Amino acid sequence: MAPLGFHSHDHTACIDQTLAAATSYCAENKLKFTPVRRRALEILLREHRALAAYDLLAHLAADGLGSQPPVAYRALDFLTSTGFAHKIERLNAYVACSHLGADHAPAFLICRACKAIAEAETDLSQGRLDATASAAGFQIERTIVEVEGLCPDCQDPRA
Amino acid sequence: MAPLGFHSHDHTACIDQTLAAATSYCAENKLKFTPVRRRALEILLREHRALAAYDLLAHLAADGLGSQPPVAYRALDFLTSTGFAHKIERLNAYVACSHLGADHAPAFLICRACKAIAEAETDLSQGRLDATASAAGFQIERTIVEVEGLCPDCQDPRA
DNA sequence: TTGCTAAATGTTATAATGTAACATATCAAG
DNA sequence: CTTGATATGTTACATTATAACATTTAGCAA
Repeated sequence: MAPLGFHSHDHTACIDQTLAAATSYCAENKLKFTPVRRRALEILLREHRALAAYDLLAHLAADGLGSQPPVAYRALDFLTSTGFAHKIERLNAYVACSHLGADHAPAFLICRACKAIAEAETDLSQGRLDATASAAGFQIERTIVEVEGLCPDCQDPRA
Repeated sequence: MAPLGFHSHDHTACIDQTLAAATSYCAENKLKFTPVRRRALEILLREHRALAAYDLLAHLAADGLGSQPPVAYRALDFLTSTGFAHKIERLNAYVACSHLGADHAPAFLICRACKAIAEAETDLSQGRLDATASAAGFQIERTIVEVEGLCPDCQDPRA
């Protein structure tokens, strides 16, 4: 199973790069990249799949970094508010961002069989949706796009 | 607050029409539109907003139609599987379908202030997303689109 | 009619997800 | 070095959801 994106690649480098990018982003924006927050991001990156809050908490606890739910939820609040991670609403689970730095309008491909996640960019051409919203006087702040289906590995009739 | 769609209209007629449409759909498809299921849909239609499962359950219980969670969740499973209702993932809440009968690819506008919901149709021109998915070998089954923002009534700086 | 089967409902118990509220610690600015 | 703001620790609880099994109901076949 290749959870984030449906293909393999160099984990270690991608983790290091992302942590470095997050570190400088925090420095530039006077945000505190505390041990709990950094470790939470590291865990999401290493696991490389959507983790439930309590799964993350278990990892944090194993590392001696807080054992009560609010610790995990606060770390996740921080990571999602900075864009370092995203919540997958369909799964009530959280995943590290795969395009850290890029301007964010992510769409997620969710395999219903193995729960693997791929992060794509939405074409901002929500065209007609934007139009509908404006017509209704609705002011869009954020668009959630989550696509359910089968990843390549789970389409195989045998498997 | 005008929860479903951001404008008023004739509730009673819309409820009756939808119930009638649901009734014939079930007849045509040999589905059982049992009292609990019908009442659940009626409640969602009358409330005309997204209801949490336990809110629905409270209404059902008040009507003497089951007081334990599985009753509500089963009714909701039925309503969502027939398309009579939709789950709003962002809110963990359920709303009656406003376009019963139409082929479904709904998008929801969710007011973050008052939680009002409007149901729009997605332009099937997910164009680039479809392309991305195919390129990744991902087989799309369903697309969730939920837009967060402010409805007309909640944009007023005073309010 | 009777009994069989499949589906729906009733019920108990518990799992999974998320937050309020308050105490304590840390750290940067004055 | 103290003060104020932010982050963390901790307890307790609220909300959302499901597993598992018993019972009832509706349609169908003998």
